[in-house]
Amino acid sequence: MKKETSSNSLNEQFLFQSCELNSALKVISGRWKAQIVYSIWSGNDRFSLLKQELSAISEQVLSRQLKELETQAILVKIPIPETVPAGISYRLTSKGIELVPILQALCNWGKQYPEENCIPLSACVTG
Amino acid sequence: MKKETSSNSLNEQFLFQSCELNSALKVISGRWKAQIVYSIWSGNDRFSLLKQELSAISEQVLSRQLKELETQAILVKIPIPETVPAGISYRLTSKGIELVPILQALCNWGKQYPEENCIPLSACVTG
DNA sequence: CTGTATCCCCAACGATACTG
DNA sequence: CAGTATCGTTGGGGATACAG
Repeated sequence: MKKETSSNSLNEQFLFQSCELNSALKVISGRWKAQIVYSIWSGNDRFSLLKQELSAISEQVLSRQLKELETQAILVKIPIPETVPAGISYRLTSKGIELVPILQALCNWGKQYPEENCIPLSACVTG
Repeated sequence: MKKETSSNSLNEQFLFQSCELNSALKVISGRWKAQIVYSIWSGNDRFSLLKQELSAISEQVLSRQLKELETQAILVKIPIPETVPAGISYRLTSKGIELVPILQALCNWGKQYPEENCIPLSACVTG
């Protein structure tokens, strides 16, 4: 539950209203969102595939992030008919797809300035 | 022999990219960092100017963010000699400057999917 | 298989007062 | 002008158990 009157919350609203940059940033900030977008884009369109790829993520968090990304119109859930139990396929919207090149640009930027603690994703989780 | 098109190979590629993505994302995540980089780039090279532009930020937080960005080699502090009291000019490094086009891309992406009440900051005006 | 419900932790955010 | 010290608040991330 959020306190809408806290200065923290007010600041958040101010920033969101101030600049498109912030609304964009809000989409890809957080520990997992950008990776989820990237992962879906690269073919992991199922909950279990995402969980496998982002091996350190908990189901709770993955579910939460997916819901947020859906709300932000980055992805859509597509029920897979006649599967038991029910299956859901995740697909990026055009808005989500257009985000990918920017993430790639960020990747390339990161590659130009490598950090020492740069290790594969599964171990990339900081406690 | 590797199949470059196998999902395995794609995954491998993805994992490597994700890693770089994370280090990059770490730099611009946070509520203020991207905005600060942008603001310095657009000419607000003094503490007081930044504080003025990001009117809702507290000195404590601004100072903290600037220090982090300095540690991440995004900017450098340049003392202004023979000023009383002492003045500090902030300047982006090449690493920081190369980040700007990506932030602009994010900005433009945000503009394509406008939200209500989204007012650009002066620093966020892209040519 | 794809989620929710609960509860907890802590790092980031913030207000205020103070300093060279 | 450009910070630091101190301390309170917040909410995202997480562990675990449970559910349709």
